[in-house]
Amino acid sequence: MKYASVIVDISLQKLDKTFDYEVPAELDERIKVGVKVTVPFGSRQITGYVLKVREETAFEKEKIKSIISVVEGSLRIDPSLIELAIFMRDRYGCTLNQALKTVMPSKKTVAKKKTRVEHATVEAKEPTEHIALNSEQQAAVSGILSDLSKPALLHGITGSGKTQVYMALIDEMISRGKQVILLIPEISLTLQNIRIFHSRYADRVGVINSRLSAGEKYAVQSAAAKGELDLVIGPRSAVFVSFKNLGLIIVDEEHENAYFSETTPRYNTVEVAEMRALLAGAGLVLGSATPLLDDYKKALDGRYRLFLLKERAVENSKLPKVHIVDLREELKSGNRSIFSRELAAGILDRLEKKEQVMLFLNRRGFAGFVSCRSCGHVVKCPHCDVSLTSHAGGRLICHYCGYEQKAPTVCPKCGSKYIAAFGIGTQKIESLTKQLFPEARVLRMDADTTSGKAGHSRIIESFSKGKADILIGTQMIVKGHDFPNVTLVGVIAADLSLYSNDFRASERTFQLLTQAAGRAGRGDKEGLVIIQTYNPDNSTIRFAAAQDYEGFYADEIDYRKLLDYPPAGAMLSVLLTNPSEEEVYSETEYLIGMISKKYADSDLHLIGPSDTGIKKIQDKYRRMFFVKFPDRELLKSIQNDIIKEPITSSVQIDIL
DNA sequence: AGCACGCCGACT
DNA sequence: GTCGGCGTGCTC
Repeated sequence: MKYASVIVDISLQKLDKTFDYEVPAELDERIKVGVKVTVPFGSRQITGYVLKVREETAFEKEKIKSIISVVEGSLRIDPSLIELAIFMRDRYGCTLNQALKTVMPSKKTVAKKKTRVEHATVEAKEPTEHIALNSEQQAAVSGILSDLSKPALLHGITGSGKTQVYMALIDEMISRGKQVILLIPEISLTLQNIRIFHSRYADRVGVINSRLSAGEKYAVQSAAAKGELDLVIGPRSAVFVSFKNLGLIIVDEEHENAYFSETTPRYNTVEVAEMRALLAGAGLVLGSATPLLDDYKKALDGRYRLFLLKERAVENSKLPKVHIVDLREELKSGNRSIFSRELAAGILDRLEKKEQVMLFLNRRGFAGFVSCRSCGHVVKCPHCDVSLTSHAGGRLICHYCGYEQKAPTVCPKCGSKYIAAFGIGTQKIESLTKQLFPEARVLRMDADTTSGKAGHSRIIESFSKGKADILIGTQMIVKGHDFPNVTLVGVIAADLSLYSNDFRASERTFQLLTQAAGRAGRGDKEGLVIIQTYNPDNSTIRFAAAQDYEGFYADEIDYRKLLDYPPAGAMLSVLLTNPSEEEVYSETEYLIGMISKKYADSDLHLIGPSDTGIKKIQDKYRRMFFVKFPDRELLKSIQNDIIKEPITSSVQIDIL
């Protein structure tokens, strides 16, 4: 008699274990690991996934029931991904069912007509270019290929041609009969970046992006599984694509926030990719100009191998010059405009030379908050504990839940008419730019202008083709794009992301500024970056201006060590959310009490409870606390304790 | 999760 | 006397 261990399709901590069933003789052929089945469960029927098939069972044989049927038309989970799901359950504290659902191919939604995979859009006018690698790139390629058993961190400055390295690696893998997954942050999945892969790999490359329908995604995934593709390019979920003989996973721009899943399981794509590569015997390459501190530390500690690209790939192209402009001095000399004199002159100069300019500001909307000058009242979102942001057309919008209302003309609190918007956003920069440079063609790119289907690539394409002189945008404009004619990048206010209560604020600011600076001078013309700030002596801004990653790393890791923050130490972060403010408070206290009692003997460091940066989002109150302790295993066991507590708040736990 | 079992109040 | 409230416990 054969028995199958089945995990039922209910994501519940209590049911996060397998149940054994008899395999009836008539289903013997079809019951395999990963198959979806219908089984009796208590007084009802339910579906589940077969995780094991064995000749015996530890359960009492009299009580065992039989599998009813195989679910027709269902997708089978690739058995090699089941191990990965188990890793994810353990690492991120979700149920195995949730992990399996994450790892599985997107829902089948079998397209009735034959689905066209996007790779069909190769234009024949475009020749396949094989650019010769420079010596640095060549050294990285052969170094990486010489030993794929350890992950490689490719630390290459902006514009150093990491893509050429990837392509050489992909070529080699293909010649070895192996396949490659190339992960890109969703934001970079624009035509501009993909075209080069299309022209090189034609119909052997499949591209997945969020705009594809479920059926189209499925077409790419099944083509990969059938061996019809050598390369799949996609966002973080593409790390789960099944291949017959996976040889390499590349994570481009590995520092990007998009690699952290925001929904359960809250996985870190780099970690998952590392485990997937290990399980598949494949290599892993992480590429970035500004690697995550955690990953750079691993490289320095010898856990990863480190490869450097220190020169820009385009001949005669150099890193841009960077000037820091002290906005306090501008004010002193009577310039109250958001454009410093140097930036204004620079823009004018580029307009004359028919070169392009990018202006970066990390805040969308027209202005910041709206407040009353008489009583100080600030207009807030009724559902979130944030001030509403002023947008064009007199609208006030909440950037957290999308709530929208008209801007009041008198203060709703005291009736004063002296109520106005303060601060600046991308919309305001746009209108000021048009005022100051009426002859310039201006494009704006932020969450508000890219909401449409192809909003993103439309703006990128049109700027890339020279249809605008100035591109204004939030951080999305600085990510990975290559505009050779941009010779000036202006950072309107570098301070904006510097002050948050997050221990990673400096790291994020450094990344943003370095990436922004990296957009300038990518062609053969020299680039200039102007960073405007009220804190010209801030070390993060200085290191970014000098484009000195090592310097920043050394400085920042000292700070993390001093305070035992990751990656110097390990940390558990716990966020509770609840529609009831009292419950979120009492339950947070309860969890902290439970932990401090149970782990009284361990020398762990409890921080909090504290308010989150934002106390309420979408009518749910938020409260958090942290546990710092060097041993991750202990943090994991605390994580498991928290998961088991029957509380009404939803809990989000990260081990950093 | 869902469904059964179970032990106390107000109804035809 | 029964109908039904939802607390507790189990599902191979």
